[in-house]
Amino acid sequence: MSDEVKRKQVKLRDVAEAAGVAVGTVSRVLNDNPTVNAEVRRKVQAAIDALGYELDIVAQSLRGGSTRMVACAIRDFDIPQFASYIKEAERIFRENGYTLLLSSTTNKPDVEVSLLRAFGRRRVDGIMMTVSDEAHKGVAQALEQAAAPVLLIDRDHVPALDRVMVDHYGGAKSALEYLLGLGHRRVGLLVGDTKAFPSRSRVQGFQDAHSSLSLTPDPGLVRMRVFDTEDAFRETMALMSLPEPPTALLVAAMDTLGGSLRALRALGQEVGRDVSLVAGSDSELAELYSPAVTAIRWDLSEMGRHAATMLLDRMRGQVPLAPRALKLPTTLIIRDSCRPPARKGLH
Amino acid sequence: MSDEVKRKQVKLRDVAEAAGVAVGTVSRVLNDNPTVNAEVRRKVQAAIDALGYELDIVAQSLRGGSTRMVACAIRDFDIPQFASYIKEAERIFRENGYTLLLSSTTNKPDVEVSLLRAFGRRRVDGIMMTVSDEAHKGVAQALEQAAAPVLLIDRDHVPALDRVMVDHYGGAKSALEYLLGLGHRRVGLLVGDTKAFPSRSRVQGFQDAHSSLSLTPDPGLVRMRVFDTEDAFRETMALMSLPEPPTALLVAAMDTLGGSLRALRALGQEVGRDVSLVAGSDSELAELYSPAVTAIRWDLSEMGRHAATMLLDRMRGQVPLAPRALKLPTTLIIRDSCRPPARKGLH
DNA sequence: CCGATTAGATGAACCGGTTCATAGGGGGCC
DNA sequence: GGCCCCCTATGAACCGGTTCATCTAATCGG
Repeated sequence: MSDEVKRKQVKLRDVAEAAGVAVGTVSRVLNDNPTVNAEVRRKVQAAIDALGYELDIVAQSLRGGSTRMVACAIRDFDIPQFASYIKEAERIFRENGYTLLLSSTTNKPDVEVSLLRAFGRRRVDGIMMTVSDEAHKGVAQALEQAAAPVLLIDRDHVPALDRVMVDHYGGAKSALEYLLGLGHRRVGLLVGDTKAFPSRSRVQGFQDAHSSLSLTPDPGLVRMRVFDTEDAFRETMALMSLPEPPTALLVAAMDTLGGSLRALRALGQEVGRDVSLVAGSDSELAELYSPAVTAIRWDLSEMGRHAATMLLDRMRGQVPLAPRALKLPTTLIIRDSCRPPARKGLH
Repeated sequence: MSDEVKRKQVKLRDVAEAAGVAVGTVSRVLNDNPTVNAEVRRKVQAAIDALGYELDIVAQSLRGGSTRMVACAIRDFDIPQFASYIKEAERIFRENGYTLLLSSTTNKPDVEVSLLRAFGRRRVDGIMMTVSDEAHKGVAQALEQAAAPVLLIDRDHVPALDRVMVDHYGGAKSALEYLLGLGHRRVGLLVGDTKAFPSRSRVQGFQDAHSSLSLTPDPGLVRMRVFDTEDAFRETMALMSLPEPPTALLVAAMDTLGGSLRALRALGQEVGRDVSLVAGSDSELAELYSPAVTAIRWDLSEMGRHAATMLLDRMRGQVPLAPRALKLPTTLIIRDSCRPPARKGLH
């Protein structure tokens, strides 16, 4: 406090000089190398403390190889689902000495490819990401040739990579079984892009639930490429304005429930009474809306935790051989937004 | 495609060798240094493309100084407000060639100090962050002595630093003026930690709105250290169970509206009719709840945009002298959750 | 008392770029 | 023809650590 603050960065050399030893010795002290005498260690430690030395991770990384950074790239991180996922993953990485590096893919394959290159240039130790189009050859190739281990988030198209997924198939199927069981025969489905695992699984679950009852869903009731609340608003309006509108909706696109609710409100359709509704992911909005909206739920923290742990294992080379795929279960939280459909012809 | 893929990283030296020039020349080509002949440039570029050379940013950073990384540390990034803010800031940084590095402070001063040290060790070019306790000497000192420019997010305690804030004072004051204007005289306030700018401002706005009408608020109606929905639930229960409960609530803690709504529901209190309610930050839940909840709103994207731009300016040394402080305005979005209080003694 | 062994410290090479002092070649000018 | 200058390329130092071959000194066995 009393003396002038040294402004220039203190380097390993300065510490070595102050302690009267070689730079290599200081480095060994820092790395807890056992081949250093206790007395010297004490002296070096004293010099480190006295000078307020801070290790330069950039320099360390250049020689050592590891940057202790993990990259994460997702479509959009103001989607609450992703935020909870990342929160938990970051916690685990931080506790293990890794720093998280965050980028948005903006849902464009060329951005995804260039991000992977950028991660390589930064020498990150691991990568967690989603991709917008699983059929895109360039992206798949970039993933397989990435300079660091890659863990796919809710994607399933590269068998060589570790991946953490959600059982969207089971979620959609059970939601549909519930609605069909209530007597609904025209159920609308809002999903994102079927080029990616979640929406593809949901459509499949939707289909299979119909098939197992020997029903064939009207293809016109499946609306794709719903990415935000505006899309959901528009598609809900379109669905409900059909000559023969659906009697129930599964709003399965990420974080788009609000758009559908606004549309139904604008049309004067009351949830539960006029149209049944299931949300494809749970939220406070679903829980506290009147009526409370039945929703498909899964554990986001657990997903983030597993993803981080799996990637850490892989980065440390602790994983023996085959890539691991984890699929988290979903639960249908039944609330008050679904009833049997009004009987045909009645009003 | 046809030939074997080279697995080892291609280095500058390899490119130089392939092009028959010196490494320095290749570096000059990469950095668009004008002192390089067009023909040589073409030849080098061809070698770069042929070998699939990728620059190593770690090595570049070691010599060059700049890592082109910006660190961001906030309390918790599954708070939707922060997510929107970061989304926009990340976009701008990415477009300017910077990578975002994300950490959670978990609201602990010692973590904040150690994060600042870690950012220094990583040689980040800039830092955006919040702190949990503005009175904490160690944190303030660490902020001022940080190795990179710091921009404070919604904090106002270090005059030497750039900062982007929200006018929580004005927001709380106008909300209170509205409620007091409706006739409410016992208004409950839920805020976070008054050690930090947002909650302190809100309490001040709450007080001043009372003072300007020569009213003195009951201190027992101000509940602090509300951080999550559980806290909000508990404190709302407590407030509404007072012998003389408030007739209106301002739930001003971040992202805690759901907790209060749950508590009111549990108590059988109907929003609007039994108790008036204002949310301290807007959300889909506030908008779509029944009744729709009056809320204080501000532009999160604009906040992120300004923060990123200001920090970029500072990092580039384009800012002349004094630190800049920006305070974003708030708007009170009046919906259906507030009515005049029921008259005393009536039921 | 001597050679072998070992604990512990050293100095230099190395990681992969950037940059700067220096040098070579060619053209213009007197 | 000689001098100067400009254009361009070179090679080495440098960034700040890590690591390894090497060296010194101390210990131990016989």
